Amino acid sequence: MSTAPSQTSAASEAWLLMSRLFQANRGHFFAACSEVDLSPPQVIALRSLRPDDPMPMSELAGLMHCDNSNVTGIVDRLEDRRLVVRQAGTRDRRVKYLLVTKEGIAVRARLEELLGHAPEPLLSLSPAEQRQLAALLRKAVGESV
Amino acid sequence: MSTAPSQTSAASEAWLLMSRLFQANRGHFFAACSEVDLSPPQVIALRSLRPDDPMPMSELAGLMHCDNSNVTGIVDRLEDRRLVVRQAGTRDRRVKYLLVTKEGIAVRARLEELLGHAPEPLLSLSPAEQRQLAALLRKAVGESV
DNA sequence: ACCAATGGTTGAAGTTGGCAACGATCGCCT
DNA sequence: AGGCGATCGTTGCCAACTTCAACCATTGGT
Repeated sequence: MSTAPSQTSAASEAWLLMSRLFQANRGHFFAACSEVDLSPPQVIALRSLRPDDPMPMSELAGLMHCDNSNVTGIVDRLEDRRLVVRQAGTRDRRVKYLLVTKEGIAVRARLEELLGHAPEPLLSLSPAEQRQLAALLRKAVGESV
Repeated sequence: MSTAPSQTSAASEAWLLMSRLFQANRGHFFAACSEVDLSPPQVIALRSLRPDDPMPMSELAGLMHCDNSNVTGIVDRLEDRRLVVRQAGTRDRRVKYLLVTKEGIAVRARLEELLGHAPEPLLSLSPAEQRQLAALLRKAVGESV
């Protein structure tokens, strides 16, 4: 009351708490990686690929914030595992589109099962609080991301 | 409205939105890493070390969910940069405690300046909504993490 | 038909990551 | 006191990740 909170302090606190939530959840992520026997970058790549929407290699590189040549190696190994297929574009034959195979879709589903549900701390909130939280985040993040 | 939301759907939606927020913010993280000229694991390690609380190598390995031998290499490079110092324990001479040097503290401060504030979507909420969000997260995460 | 620009690959060098083996140290046990 | 299993950090090995520069194929404009 005596210390007027700066305009950003509540948002910063929320951000810090979310960061802690993620940090605490990283163990689950690594466990999921070894469960499907893929490295973390391979899992991130596979989860980024929508089965119904072929993606150029360079777009994946952008999503993963890394070099094109890096994606080449990661996709090589995903292709060795038959989870992904490269398909040369028709309009522009330089770009190669990434398709998720049937096996890839299955692994994606398994990963979503392992990683898609909320971590325990969020589930400890009452249903009303959960809805309130989701509504706030929806308003903040919305379509912007 | 016709489909009654399952008990966990609101929490899952909140989790998904938080994940998107993190994904969208990863660019800032990499930018901060190159700004201080450290690799992502080095930044994670340095941020994990409280300057006032020396930490054993193995504890850092636990925090980072990786092998002890991995931390050896990361700390080697941090020590080359004079950001961290190893100090053998007195009670148990097997463990080596990690101390943050003055330069390390400065880099940590710079990183906190770059990464500590909330990302733009959270700031778009009104102050009241920010407080509401922080309160919900505080209740969920609390001391558990 | 040239020519700069783009998408993806290759090669080199350094970092990360896990695993097995090792040396040093500790705690316990007799 | 001495011995012995367990623990902490390091080293060596190898696979994967990451960036950078160089390269090839292809594109679009001139």
